[in-house]
Amino acid sequence: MIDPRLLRTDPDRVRRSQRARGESEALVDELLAADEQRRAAISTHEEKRAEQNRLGKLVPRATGEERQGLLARTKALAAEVAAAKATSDEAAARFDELMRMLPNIVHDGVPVGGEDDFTVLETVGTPRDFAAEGFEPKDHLELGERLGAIDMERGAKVSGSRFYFLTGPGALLELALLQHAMAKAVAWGFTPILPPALVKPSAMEGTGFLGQAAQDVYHLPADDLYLVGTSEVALAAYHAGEILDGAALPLSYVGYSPCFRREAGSYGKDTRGIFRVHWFDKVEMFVYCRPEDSPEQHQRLLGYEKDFIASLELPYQVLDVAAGDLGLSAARKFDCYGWLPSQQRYREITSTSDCTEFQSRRLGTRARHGDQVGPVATLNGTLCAMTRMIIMLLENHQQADGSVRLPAVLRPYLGGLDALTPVR
RNA sequence: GGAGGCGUCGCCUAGUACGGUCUAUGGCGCCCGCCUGCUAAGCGGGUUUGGGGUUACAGCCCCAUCGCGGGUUCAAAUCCCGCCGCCUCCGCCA
Repeated sequence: MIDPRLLRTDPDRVRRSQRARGESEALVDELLAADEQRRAAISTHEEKRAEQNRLGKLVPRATGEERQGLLARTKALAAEVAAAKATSDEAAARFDELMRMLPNIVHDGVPVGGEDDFTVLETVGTPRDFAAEGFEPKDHLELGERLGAIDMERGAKVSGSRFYFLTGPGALLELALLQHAMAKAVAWGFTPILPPALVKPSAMEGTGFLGQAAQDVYHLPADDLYLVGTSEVALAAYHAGEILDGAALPLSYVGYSPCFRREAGSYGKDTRGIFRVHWFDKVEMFVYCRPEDSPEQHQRLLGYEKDFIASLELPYQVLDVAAGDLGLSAARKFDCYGWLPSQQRYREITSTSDCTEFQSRRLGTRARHGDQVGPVATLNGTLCAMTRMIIMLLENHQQADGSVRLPAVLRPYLGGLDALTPVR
């Protein structure tokens, strides 16, 4: 949720943002009207209530006829107050409902347009020339099966399509990536957290995942709990309803959790292997900071993502995602796309969003600066999405014989092994 | 799952049997000032949060807020109902 005052102080900014996203401006008009109604209704209620309080205080000391008169008047007032409160509650709820539908205000400089209108900010590293090396690259599934690292068939048998087992070297590879990622994050000053993967509706709603993304979320109706699609949800809700110490900002957390996604809108897309699955594990960075620091913190998270990808010796691109593809919460989003040899193109491996005050307002997280209490910004960024990273490692570091070279940084976590070799 | 206890403005706490001067007490902490070689102590004042009004600012005013949501009443921290969380004990279980 954005700062409601922005509607009155700078409605044009809100309209500009909506246009950049390709969203309707009608919502802004509705909001302005609802805001006016809400404010009028609240002020009516407050006036009546003040009068009721004033008269009510006289009752205990009054006697006889005076008391009877007061009681009659306060009784009548009470009915008016109740009616005014109902009107005011309704208007406030209507305004709130509309406010929650309004996406975050996009930052200036974000490319206008939809999914394909991103800007490539930089390209790092060079994709390998497999033709020059004299062999055709295999895709991650073929490599993974031959290594005994990925078992899709049993994944489907046990859990259905888009499920998998990581086995033997596959399982060890995830654990190595986890150790490597956590070691880096801790060195960068992040506090490691293992958060719950099931959360209450308020956490899901507060992070903005019950909006446009709702069809992608698993819900357990028996308990009214949601399976998180990213540990961002629990890390954002971690400080819900709290007033943080402004001097302690920025707070940096790194979470590791399973992520569950229904992938409802993606039938037939990326069906081979573990590229798009219903469950994967992810190491996620999460930052709380002062609103004015969020662009700087965003760059910081992007820098860590680049560092991590580079440490695994992968060629990649950095994308400035277009406004129409930002999702409800983000004011800006940078994606890192790694080179995927089997598809001869770059595919998403990390994503970092600056959510400014959008999530913290919904979740009631604020910070105290001296004697002022103000909003905080939240940011999130992928450090290591296991399945995507395993895909990238297998494909980019494969060798002609089907073995996979391990980047030096992972070897200490894999008993010094420098390559994974096929078992069949 | 069963039984009981608890939830007050940063922390601790008074208030809840009996509804109204509760405009929520006191302590700690914190902030400002005074005093004082320095520090400590002492003295005085301030200190929930949100929304709104007014103002050059300080400030002042109104409404809401005693875990959350309903209800009773002219009036609810206080009475009633539901929910949530924490603690203790019992049962069951990875």
